[in-house]
Amino acid sequence: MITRGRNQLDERLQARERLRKLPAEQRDRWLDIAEAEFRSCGFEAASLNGILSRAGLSKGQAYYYFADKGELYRAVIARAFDELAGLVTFDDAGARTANGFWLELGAFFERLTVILGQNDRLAELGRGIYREARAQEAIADLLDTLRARFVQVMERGRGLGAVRSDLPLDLLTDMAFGMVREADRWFALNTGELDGDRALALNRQVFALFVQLLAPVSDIS
Amino acid sequence: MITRGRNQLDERLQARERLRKLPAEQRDRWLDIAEAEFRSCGFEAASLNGILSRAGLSKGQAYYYFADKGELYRAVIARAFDELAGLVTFDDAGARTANGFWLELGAFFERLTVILGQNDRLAELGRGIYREARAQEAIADLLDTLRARFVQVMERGRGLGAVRSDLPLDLLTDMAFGMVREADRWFALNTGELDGDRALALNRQVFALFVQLLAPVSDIS
DNA sequence: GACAATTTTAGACCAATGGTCTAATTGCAC
DNA sequence: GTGCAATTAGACCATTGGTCTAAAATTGTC
Repeated sequence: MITRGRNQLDERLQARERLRKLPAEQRDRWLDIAEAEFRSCGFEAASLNGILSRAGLSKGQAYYYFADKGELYRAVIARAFDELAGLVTFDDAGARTANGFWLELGAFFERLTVILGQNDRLAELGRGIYREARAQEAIADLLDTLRARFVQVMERGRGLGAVRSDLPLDLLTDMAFGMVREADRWFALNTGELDGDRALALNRQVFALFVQLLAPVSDIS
Repeated sequence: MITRGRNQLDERLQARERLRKLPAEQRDRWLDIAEAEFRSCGFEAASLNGILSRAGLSKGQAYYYFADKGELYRAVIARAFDELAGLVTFDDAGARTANGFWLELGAFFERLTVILGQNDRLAELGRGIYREARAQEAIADLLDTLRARFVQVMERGRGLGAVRSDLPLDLLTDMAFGMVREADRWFALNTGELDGDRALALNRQVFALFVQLLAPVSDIS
């Protein structure tokens, strides 16, 4: 029972393939409805039966295209990730110095913050992910990819002397992410009482703390 | 539907009171069984029916002493908190300087780490809390108390100039907690591949980062 | 166009879930 | 003993995610 078993895995992939071959319009109609439910209830509390009846999907149909509830969620999130990737990208070709590295990363975070600030839908969907461990399991492969990408960037940062080397890189990135995540949560919670300027200033301060955490100790720019 | 309604709240408190008046032995037998289930499955996945049948509780009995599943979880966690409080306490009377403040806090964290390192049961129970948003909701009042206590300590730290003042205190504490939580997660995950000395050293480094995050910028002791 | 093979769909059905409700039982006061 | 309240048992409920079978639609072949 430890391994997932070839059959189950194959069926997952088969279902994904079937979904992929569907007309985009139909697929999007389904995913829109599912997304609305997931967004307002979270992963676990979302009613699969409710989604299906609202989308006019029979049980047979649903399980033909989605191996289980988690796969439906994964499809929703994967689509959202794609959408986000189209709105903001990280271009890491440039930097040749530690300072340049952090400027580059800072610019990216600022772009990301602006985009997500304008797009409540994507932002809330994203927050939903880290509110439930089961949601994270359902999209584990997507998160792994993201994480690997970030670790890769950090490694480049190390090469430039921008990132400290006295701690395991994954421990460091986990801590950094934990910090930023809580900051995001705080912003989402207190967004009403903050005017734009103050919010932007705080955001920059948070990024400064992020840098302070990751940069070598001597490096207090 | 926004407010909880007086009746429901009263019934919760009534149920709690009934539980409190029960002989400790019986209460503990129930909570032991519930705790085992929560610990191995988490909050949502834990089977209430399973717990009840294993504990020999009828539905009527159960809902007479616990208003709902969340209240049972709360009772388990509240007991665990009490137990932990008996094992390690934070004595914040002393410090009169910023340095003293951090030494005090550092000593506390080290004691806490040791205790939880020796007590898998409590440690895992604690980790279960932040893995599920619904678990956090169920024990919201306990977490609020804890958080308030920590903010209070941070305020004292500010008075001593140990804690930076250029950011909202709750934002700062949230970030610090997020950081430490991820570190804990990392340790729990990689505990096998670490010998004691290395683990202790890393732990101290993590605390140093914690201090670095919270202390004023000029203060790089 | 007929027939076979395959893909797709409908929806009855399943065990398990957390929670409600009523009727019975128990304990206690007088 | 009688009456009243506290306590318990467990049948019952809607809903949950998921399975399964049989029919329907589609496709390829001659």
